[in-house]
Amino acid sequence: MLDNGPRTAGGKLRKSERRRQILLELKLRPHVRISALSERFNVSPETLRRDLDALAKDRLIDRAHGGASAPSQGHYPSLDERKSARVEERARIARIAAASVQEGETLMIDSGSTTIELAKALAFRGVACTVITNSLPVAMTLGHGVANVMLCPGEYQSAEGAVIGTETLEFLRNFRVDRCMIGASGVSEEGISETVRGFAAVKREMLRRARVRAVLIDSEKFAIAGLARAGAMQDLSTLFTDARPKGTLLAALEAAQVEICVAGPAG
Amino acid sequence: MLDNGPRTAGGKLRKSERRRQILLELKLRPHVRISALSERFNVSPETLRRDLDALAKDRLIDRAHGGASAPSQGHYPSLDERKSARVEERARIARIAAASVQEGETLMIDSGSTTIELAKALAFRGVACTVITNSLPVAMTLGHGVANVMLCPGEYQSAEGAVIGTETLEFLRNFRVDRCMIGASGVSEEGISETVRGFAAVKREMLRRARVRAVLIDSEKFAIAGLARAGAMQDLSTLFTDARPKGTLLAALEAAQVEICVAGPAG
DNA sequence: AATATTTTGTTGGATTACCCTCGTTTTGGC
DNA sequence: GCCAAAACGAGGGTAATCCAACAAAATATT
Repeated sequence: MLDNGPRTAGGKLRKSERRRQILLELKLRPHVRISALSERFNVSPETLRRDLDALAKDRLIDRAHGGASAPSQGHYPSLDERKSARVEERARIARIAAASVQEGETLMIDSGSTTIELAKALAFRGVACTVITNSLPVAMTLGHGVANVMLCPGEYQSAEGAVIGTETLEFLRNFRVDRCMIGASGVSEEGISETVRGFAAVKREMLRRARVRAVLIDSEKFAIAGLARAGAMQDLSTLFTDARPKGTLLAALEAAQVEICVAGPAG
Repeated sequence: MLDNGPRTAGGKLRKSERRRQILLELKLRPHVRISALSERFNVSPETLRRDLDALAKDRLIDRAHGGASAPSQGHYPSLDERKSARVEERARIARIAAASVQEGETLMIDSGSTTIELAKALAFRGVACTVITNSLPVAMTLGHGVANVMLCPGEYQSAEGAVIGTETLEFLRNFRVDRCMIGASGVSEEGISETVRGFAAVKREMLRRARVRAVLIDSEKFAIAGLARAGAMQDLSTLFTDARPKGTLLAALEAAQVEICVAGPAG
């Protein structure tokens, strides 16, 4: 056996040392299993079970059946929440939007469930880009990967997990980016809209600071005009969605020469 | 047939789509369980087992008992070793520090595991105060409660879940607060220190902008001088810890007239 | 439309992990 | 050395997972 730490009279490692090594191991590998650890430390599976349970109680590891893995940094929506509403559609929209991003580009991404999906898709693709965002989940998702993330200042809104306010707007004015990717709570022939004024202001500013101005929106939100306008049709260059718009909305989009990208069911 | 999408006639996802989603999920979480996936996709565990085995064969995932985890290659930075134990101690320190905060005060709180505990304690007490922080977990913890939270801008550091950089420092200079609460990776007779320079700079700036300047530090870190100095003894007004300092450290603290608050074991 | 192929579900038995309790060993203090 | 507390291991019953072979269903092909 290797000499890798202090041991008891019986030649075994003591509890604290064992647990320290478990944490160390999880830095290198994403997962350890009880059976393997038990063999390595030469202690009974029951002891390891107690170790893992203790560490899991302190949130230092994520317990799994037969082992444990490193804790997820930053909490993502649980599996149950996903069933709720149109997650599949949003993920598809996010995927085609992410596909349009080039290596090395600078982007602004705002807050919302659709843009979080976009962040996941970008992280999945591993695109090395620089992102300015006011959304904490977006920052945390992209921050684990190769992207460079700059977070905006502002008043924290717990409902959205994002910051807004004058500090946010002022901060955004210091930058100019290749493209912005924003969500919205509605799109009609008058443009895109948002229910909360503070968020609308952030979207407006992001649209001003970007060369390519893209909106990601669920087809369920077609022909909906919310309280605050976040941008006119003329302010947009691309619309990512999951179904082809019709009627007056389509006419308005074409009149403003907005590129329409529809996510096919296949992704 | 028109619809060659990811869903079958029965409304279930296809194999490729399911496997794609499993990979995506593992980008965000370190581990997935067969039982959970089976429920989510509404397919039998055997099907998921086949999926995971196939993905493991291609080295895209690491198989484990009852589930799978992300392959060790692209695994992201470490969890903090300081977290190894002493959760209780940090919680106690955080509790007495939180007790010193008055209703209506303005504070600056920096990043680190101890200050996250402080945020939890403040949220638990329900103190209505205004907080400026560069830590995302601190913002999210306090944001759910009655506190008013202002987040700093800056480059996101996924290892700490916080932002740093020139934008952060510049932003802090616009404010002046009643008190700051900061952590540190060491305290010696020369003052408090930090291992990462970027975080030390944030702490220094917070100390400059506050009337009452408090440090929360575990007694395990006494007499440790890290790489970068975050503040001299003279910059501090209060030290919250879990054991009474001794020797030259105590002498230096008394010479600088730093108030020493020790958290009793009872909490 | 009929057939071939792929994908998925099912069944049953072996394996592994879980959880609880209890006795033993080790540790740390006096 | 002695005692109390903590840590550890052993046993047994239960639950979850695994594996392999086969049956059913969905999909693709001709």
